[in-house]
Amino acid sequence: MTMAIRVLIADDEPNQLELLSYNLSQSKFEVIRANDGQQALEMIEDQRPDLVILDWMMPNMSGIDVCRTLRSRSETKLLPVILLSARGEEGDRTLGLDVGADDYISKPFSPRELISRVNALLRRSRPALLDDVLECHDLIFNQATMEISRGGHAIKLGPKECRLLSILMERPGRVFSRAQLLDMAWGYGVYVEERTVDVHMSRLRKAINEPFNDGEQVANLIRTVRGTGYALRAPADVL
Amino acid sequence: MTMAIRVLIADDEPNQLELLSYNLSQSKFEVIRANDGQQALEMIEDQRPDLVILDWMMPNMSGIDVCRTLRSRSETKLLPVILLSARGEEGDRTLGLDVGADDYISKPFSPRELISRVNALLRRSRPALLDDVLECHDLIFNQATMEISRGGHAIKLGPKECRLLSILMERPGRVFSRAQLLDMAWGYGVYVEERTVDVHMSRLRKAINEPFNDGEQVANLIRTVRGTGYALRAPADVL
DNA sequence: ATGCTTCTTCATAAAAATGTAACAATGCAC
DNA sequence: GTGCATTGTTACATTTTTATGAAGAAGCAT
Repeated sequence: MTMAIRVLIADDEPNQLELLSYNLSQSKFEVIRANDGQQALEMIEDQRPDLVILDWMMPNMSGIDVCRTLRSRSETKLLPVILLSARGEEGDRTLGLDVGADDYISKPFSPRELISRVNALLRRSRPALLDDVLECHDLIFNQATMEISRGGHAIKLGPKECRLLSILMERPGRVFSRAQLLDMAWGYGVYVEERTVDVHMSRLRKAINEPFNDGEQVANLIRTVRGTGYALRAPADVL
Repeated sequence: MTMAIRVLIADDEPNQLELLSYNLSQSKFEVIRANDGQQALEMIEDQRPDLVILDWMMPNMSGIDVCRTLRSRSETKLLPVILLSARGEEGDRTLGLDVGADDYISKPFSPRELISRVNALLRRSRPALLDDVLECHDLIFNQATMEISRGGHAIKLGPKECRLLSILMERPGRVFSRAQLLDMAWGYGVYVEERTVDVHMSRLRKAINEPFNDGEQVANLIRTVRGTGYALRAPADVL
């Protein structure tokens, strides 16, 4: 089961801070913000983010100093850190990495670049967070390899069915409306018929029952909630 | 306990305003409207909506200005804001977000997109608002999974009964007239007989007593208020 | 109790939601 | 390009839900 990944961003420039948080929070991350180095340290201690992004230059305590401090404490020695800097000289980069940062991004950078670096870093340092294996009943969905299996039998899915399944598996039991599924699997702005979701659900159902086609009856893992949408049948415990 | 989520929409174009309100009110939101930026600010102060949607260009005070003002006041610093704009340039988008808006939607957009964005934003900023479990006596209604149970026994309801129950459960004790229930569960505009509500109430009663059909007498949770309407029997404490 | 009104329940026809097959459009690998 | 896989849409069968009139029950004032 995936938990939100918490990222701290420290930057003294409000607009920059806003922009970064916006982008990250658009992409599965839970963002907490600090306006200077001092505050960043306190928040890290309190809220234990999974990754921190520090602006190089900040009042009170620079990103460099924060990073050095983090590295000196055993609880944060391994905390992934990304440094941001306006300058792009090679010397800076080296200094940044020397001081213990895991990555260094010089401005200007695109939101996409930031996000992929964050992901790359997490994959390196906390593979469990991202190399997520979703499990539910006898269904196993390895998001790292995109391999899906049920009761040991491999299952082959098209991209859309894959996406739908992962959405359902991330919150087993929860009912998603067709509109929500369209947004999440197809994206906002895209216009496709809501009924299309039904068709894909039908395909998905067929696919995950495929291994058991030798007559025997298998539980239908996907629940239709009339008037509402679809859900994965939850294994008794979770929400 | 879920309360109606109040959304303010500010737009100087009456048609647009009408369209937006219609769509949002169809989807569980309570909508209040303003025709320009000035009015929007006043209404926000008075009525404390949970989220505001501002058109970019409005007479008196633009959405941008309203947003800036909101951000500068401590009471509204965190109020979720969505900006609407006819233009779609990247620059505008950035300006919108810079000025503190939480999201930015450029016209034209589909009702579905709007609603999903509103939901996404609320989920991000006020997760408690979307909290999903209604409880009253031994009745539990999990809106996330659409599972309903009474004293541990699962209860199966059709969509309309579901909706009615959730309306009653959102304000236990409160009496709703048939007309109100029709509006809330069926939607404005729809014309059906008021007597129809009775039939559904009857079915609802039967369903939530179903688990106890082994003769024993159970409290009738749904109270008929002669000449007025129906209410859920409140559990002593709340009004 | 009587008569009047307001609810409840039932049966059933009509409407709506869903599942799936079939087909056309699209994209991708070769 | 050809062939194969994936997608979105439509149509239609099937299932579930809904609305409504009518009949019976219950409430209430006299």
